[in-house]
Amino acid sequence: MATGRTHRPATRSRGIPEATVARLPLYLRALTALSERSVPTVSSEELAAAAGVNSAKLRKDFSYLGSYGTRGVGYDVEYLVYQISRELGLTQDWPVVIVGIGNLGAALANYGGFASRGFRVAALIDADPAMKGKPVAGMPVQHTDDLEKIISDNGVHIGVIATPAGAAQQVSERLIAAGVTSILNFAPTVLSVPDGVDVRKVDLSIELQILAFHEQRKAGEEAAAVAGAADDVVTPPPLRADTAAAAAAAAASRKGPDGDVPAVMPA
Amino acid sequence: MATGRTHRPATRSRGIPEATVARLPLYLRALTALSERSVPTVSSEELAAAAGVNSAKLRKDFSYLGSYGTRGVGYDVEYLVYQISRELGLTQDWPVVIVGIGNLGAALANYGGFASRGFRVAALIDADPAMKGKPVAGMPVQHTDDLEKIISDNGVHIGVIATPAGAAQQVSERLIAAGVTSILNFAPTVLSVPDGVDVRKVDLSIELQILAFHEQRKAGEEAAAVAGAADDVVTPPPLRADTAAAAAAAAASRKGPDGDVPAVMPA
DNA sequence: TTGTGTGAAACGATTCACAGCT
DNA sequence: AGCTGTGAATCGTTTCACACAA
Repeated sequence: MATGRTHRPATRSRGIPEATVARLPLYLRALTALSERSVPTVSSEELAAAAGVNSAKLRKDFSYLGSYGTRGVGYDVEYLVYQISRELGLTQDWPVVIVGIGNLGAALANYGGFASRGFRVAALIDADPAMKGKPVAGMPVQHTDDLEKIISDNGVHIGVIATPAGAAQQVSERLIAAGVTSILNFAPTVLSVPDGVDVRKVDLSIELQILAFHEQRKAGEEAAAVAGAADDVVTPPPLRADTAAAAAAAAASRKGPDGDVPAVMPA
Repeated sequence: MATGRTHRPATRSRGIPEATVARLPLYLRALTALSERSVPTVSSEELAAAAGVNSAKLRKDFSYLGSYGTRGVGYDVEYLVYQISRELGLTQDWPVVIVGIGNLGAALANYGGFASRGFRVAALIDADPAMKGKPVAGMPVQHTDDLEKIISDNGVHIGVIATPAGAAQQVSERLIAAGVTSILNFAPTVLSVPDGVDVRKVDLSIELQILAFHEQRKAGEEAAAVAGAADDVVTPPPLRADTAAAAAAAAASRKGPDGDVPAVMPA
């Protein structure tokens, strides 16, 4: 080891909490907007409002990066942009490949936000031979056969999977074998990957389902006791014959969903 | 109030933790796959593996819904599918509108996972007059002028925003005014909405930036002490002239990012 | 006086570990 | 004997509130 800088404290990622890391891009975006308007400094209060968080959280987040503010004044916008960019690793350029050039893959390829800061689409890859050579977002689509070569020739470490669910696991394995260690997965599947590989998942239908849950709750607010009274004793599910007994038993002994109090008192 | 069922405990969403709600769709997907393979029952261990979580968490999650398992046996697949669907509000059909039919909007419209369970694309809306009437995913694109009418005619409560960032806030306001109370936002902006409106955000570049952070960390693992030693004393940021003094002062007094120990001991 | 930086308290989520039902 | 359901312990995150620097 050449310098006195420690190898890394063996703890969590340099001590920056994951929740904080997830918010840094948000701050960065707000700061970039301020920077473009040539605003020289911001207070935690202002910046927090722009990023949609509260100011205590923002100050705590920044405190993990170091003391970059000036008491009584606020934060220097340009300086903070730089520090956060550096912390996120955006001062270097990350080549990424997009695998699966369907509607979504094409949308991603065309998405300006990709190229803007720190990322560069190095290649578009698709399994369909008919796609080969077709230009998408000003770039010829390449065939999956060449995936390994493309990854290593371009030094790609980040891959985006936009294939159908069925292909995703296999694609991830090939990406990883070729040297990719971070994957952004748009396919609706759980990828299983070796340790040391990061996967982030973007799942449209999961997000919608979460919204539906809350939406239902809102609707139930006023309507439940009125229209839902009979509806509340639910129509029994269509049970498979060979498990009906077990399910019936389970149903008979199950508690209501309202917490500790059984809906049907057993004793 | 017609029944004895309490109005709702005034606490958190019926007592189901948000983190649990966010995982229910994951369980549902795994269960649906089992159901299609006609698997009658699963243990928490098996289902957890399929959903990519650990079994203790899964059991705790299910315990918030009620006692739906059978000790010594496991969970009845069909029954659980039904219970979770009901909990998520997927036994009813949610009409959704997609606003902004560019690359991404078109991809969303074509995405099969939408229609499959509980959601129905009621309309596609775009501001470009040239798009009007053009069929996307077998459906004519309608013009933004008719947004309010479309929302109310179809009883839409969930809206998907896939417009450019600049249009998103205004679109959200129109959606909300027309009756939408849940928004899935793909535009890279913070939406400000009134209380009672739920917003979920899907942001491609944020996800990539989080990956870049971890990727940088991995790269630094072996290379930092070697090549990064000189690189570690960073090239100073390009400071604006009128804030250079304050920033310099801040830089001089700032602590290093390694926690409590100042990188440059002041005394 | 203003607004950062941060210990300490409060909160929420996860994991442990085992009692209790089948 | 096996697996769920759940209190209790643990861990991570958020919020509070205020000392301290500019």
